[in-house]
Amino acid sequence: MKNSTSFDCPDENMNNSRAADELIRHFVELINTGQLKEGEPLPTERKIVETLGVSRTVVREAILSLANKGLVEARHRYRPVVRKSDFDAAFDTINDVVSRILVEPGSVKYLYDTRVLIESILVRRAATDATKEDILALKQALANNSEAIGDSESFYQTDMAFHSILYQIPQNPVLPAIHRAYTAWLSPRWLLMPSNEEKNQTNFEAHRKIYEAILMRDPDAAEERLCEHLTYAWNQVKDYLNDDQI
Amino acid sequence: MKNSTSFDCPDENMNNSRAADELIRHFVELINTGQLKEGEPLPTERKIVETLGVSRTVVREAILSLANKGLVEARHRYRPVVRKSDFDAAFDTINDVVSRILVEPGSVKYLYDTRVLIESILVRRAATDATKEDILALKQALANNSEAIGDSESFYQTDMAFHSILYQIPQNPVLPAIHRAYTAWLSPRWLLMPSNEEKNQTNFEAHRKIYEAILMRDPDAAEERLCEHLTYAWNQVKDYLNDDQI
DNA sequence: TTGAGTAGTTTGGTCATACTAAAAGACACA
DNA sequence: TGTGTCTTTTAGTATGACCAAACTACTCAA
Repeated sequence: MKNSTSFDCPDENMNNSRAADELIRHFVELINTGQLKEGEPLPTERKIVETLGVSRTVVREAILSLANKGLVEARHRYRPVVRKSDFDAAFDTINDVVSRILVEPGSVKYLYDTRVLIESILVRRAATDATKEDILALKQALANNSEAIGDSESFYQTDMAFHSILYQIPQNPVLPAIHRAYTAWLSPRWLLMPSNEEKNQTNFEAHRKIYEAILMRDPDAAEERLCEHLTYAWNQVKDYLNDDQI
Repeated sequence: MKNSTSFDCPDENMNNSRAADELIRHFVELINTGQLKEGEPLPTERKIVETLGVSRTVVREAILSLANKGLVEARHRYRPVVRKSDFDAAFDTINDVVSRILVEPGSVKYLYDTRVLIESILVRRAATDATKEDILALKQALANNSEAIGDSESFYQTDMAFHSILYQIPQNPVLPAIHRAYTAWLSPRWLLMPSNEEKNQTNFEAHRKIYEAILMRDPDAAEERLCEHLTYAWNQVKDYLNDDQI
């Protein structure tokens, strides 16, 4: 009564290596139900072999897949341990595909535009919803940014830090993860661009205007200033990169 | 002068299986530089063995990793072929981590809130930027939605279709990919919820109001209507799911 | 000549075994 | 009790073998 014959079972067996897939499902189940807790190591490969009755090849394939999916962390020569699965981990697992995509002309701009879109709504919400503490955090970030104008390296850091506050305000852990992902994906291109004090000054002024618009509880102005700022930044980068790098 | 001894080279060799990683980098390179084109099959495992001088074990691990990363597509018993790497593919590769995250209480709400955030700015942009064609597409989607009020299955489809128009308007391929991802991740929970004509009617009216606000070129109203709509939808779902399902 | 059926070959999936080097654990010694 | 060394365990790798499915080329009949 089983469909274990060699027929085409389109939705179940066709896709991948059946044996390893079963193992993967097994461990995903264990992890999701909490029978394997975060930080806990998986059984040793040989233990799995004798427990589940499969070959070590299959076990290794399964573990490798789990590692690639980001469910476990497999350090060299260590037992793989169940990984904390947060939204940061999710973005980590697509780094390779994304960097593959970003070599395609035009894709960096597309990604950047979505960042503009997201930060647009974030500054709006900041303008309407920011608490005193949020405003203070922005003010502090702005001060740090101002002090770093002379040093391009730390200016970049404080620049990112200022923007990251915007992602923290809605108290939603997905948003900081998005920001980290954007930073990881876009910064390699950004860092190719030479920097100077004049540009830093301009960018700082832009940050200040955004901050002030938020302070005035004016979402339209905040969004407007942000878009100006990010458009300026994009044009700066565009001029310094070859066409095939954006 | 090489660091190929067995010392700890923290940033290079420590992380993973060195041999397979080198192979992976090799193929990633080939793919990114276009020496392996989209749809083209990788060499056979045995060919790679003799060309690169590594064991088949390592080759298989490397190929498996590439498949997991979404760079190649490895169907059962077929040669793995280089996969089209678009933003949709990127989201596909994190399905497992995300569904792992979504079993965690509260995470569905977090994800849903980011959807609200994104659609908020999308309706604003629709109100300010939508072309005649965009408006027509919305109108058509709305009409389809209206006709489906009596049939909950197709109402859900037309509901999604209406929202998807919003993601298409900025002409940025990242956005439809985001929408598809949201749909894939959230719909399993949504579909648990029983539906009825009355609810469908309410949701349709909400869509109509959003459409009209866009038609009036009123971004504030559009955002307001959208948030009302999505908040209502969330409350509907919340009432029908157990606490540990959201 | 052409098309379908068939036999042989190739290739991915799996298993078993062996070896190496590093990690983990046990143990003796100071 | 703390420390250094030895042994055991284990992940990483290599090799060879086998199976079944996919592919290829050939044969044979219409």
